[in-house]
Amino acid sequence: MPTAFLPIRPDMKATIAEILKRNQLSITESRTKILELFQDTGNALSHSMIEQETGKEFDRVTIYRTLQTFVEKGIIHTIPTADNSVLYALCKEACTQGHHHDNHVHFICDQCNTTYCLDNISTPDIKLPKGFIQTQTDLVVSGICKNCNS
Amino acid sequence: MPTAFLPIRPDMKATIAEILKRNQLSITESRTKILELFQDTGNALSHSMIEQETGKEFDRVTIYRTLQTFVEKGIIHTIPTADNSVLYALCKEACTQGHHHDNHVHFICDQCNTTYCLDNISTPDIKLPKGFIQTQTDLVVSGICKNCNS
DNA sequence: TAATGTTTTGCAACGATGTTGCAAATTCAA
DNA sequence: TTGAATTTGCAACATCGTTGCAAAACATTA
Repeated sequence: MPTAFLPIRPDMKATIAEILKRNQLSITESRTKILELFQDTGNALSHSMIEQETGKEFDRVTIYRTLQTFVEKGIIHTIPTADNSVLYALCKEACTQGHHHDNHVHFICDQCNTTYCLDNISTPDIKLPKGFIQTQTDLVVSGICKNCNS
Repeated sequence: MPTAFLPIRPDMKATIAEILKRNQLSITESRTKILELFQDTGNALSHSMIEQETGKEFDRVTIYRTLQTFVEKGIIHTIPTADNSVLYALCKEACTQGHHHDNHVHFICDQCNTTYCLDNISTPDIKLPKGFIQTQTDLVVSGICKNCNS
């Protein structure tokens, strides 16, 4: 049974392999490289960004399928954006398979287009009208990020 | 100068024409029919829904352009969704050209897929980390709507 | 109401995005 | 190292959205 505590190791490669193993995924080059990308950049990525960053190393389809798989396993989550492009970001360790705990606020910079997961800010409780039942809340703030604001 | 108070009239046709005129748009069949659709259904619509509802009456391109125009004029606004499909909904009268006041919460039903504008519930203020400046907040709640919950 | 100029529409063609089936290659386990 | 299972790349396709341009619809003036 998975989800042991996972310390951040100096050798990233090993850590990435562990993440894949823990999720019963075979360790392939594309999965490793894409996971690495997420860890290295730290913020959200789109399919096309990943395609660019990895060059022509992997097929478009492989990237799509890898992202799908990662979402299913709870390794990454999708972020709804105002311009309706699909973004993905690493889940915190707490995320369990299929059932994401990504109840944090997302921030998209209008200028540099970077998307941040504001892990420390959680989505507020919304009082819905009678008869409505809430299962998920997505909150996306856009504006100027701290890098562009200087 | 426009934006006079606009009462809800028994003759919808006239009202729709007025909305178009007020926004310096010529009154065409497609614009009228599409605006009518929004008023009749009351909730959010996607491009494909509009295409279905209007049959093959209008070209795909015309629908795209009509929606674009309506967004620019502040007649409708877009709604970001978790599955990244593009949805549009009527703005309240307060919306002014280019500058939307759509600071209300949206609700999407997981079951019937209907999207509601919860006009009375406005988006909360989020305290961002130092250096971040907020210009817009989008909040989408999903779950079960009052029609499906019975 | 008819003639005029302007705006809008429909068509064709295109690019980007995302999906599926299948054979070849890779990974895993013994 | 070998065989079974999984994953990848390719081809083909469907959907979504955009652009240029000629024809049609609309608004305006007389």
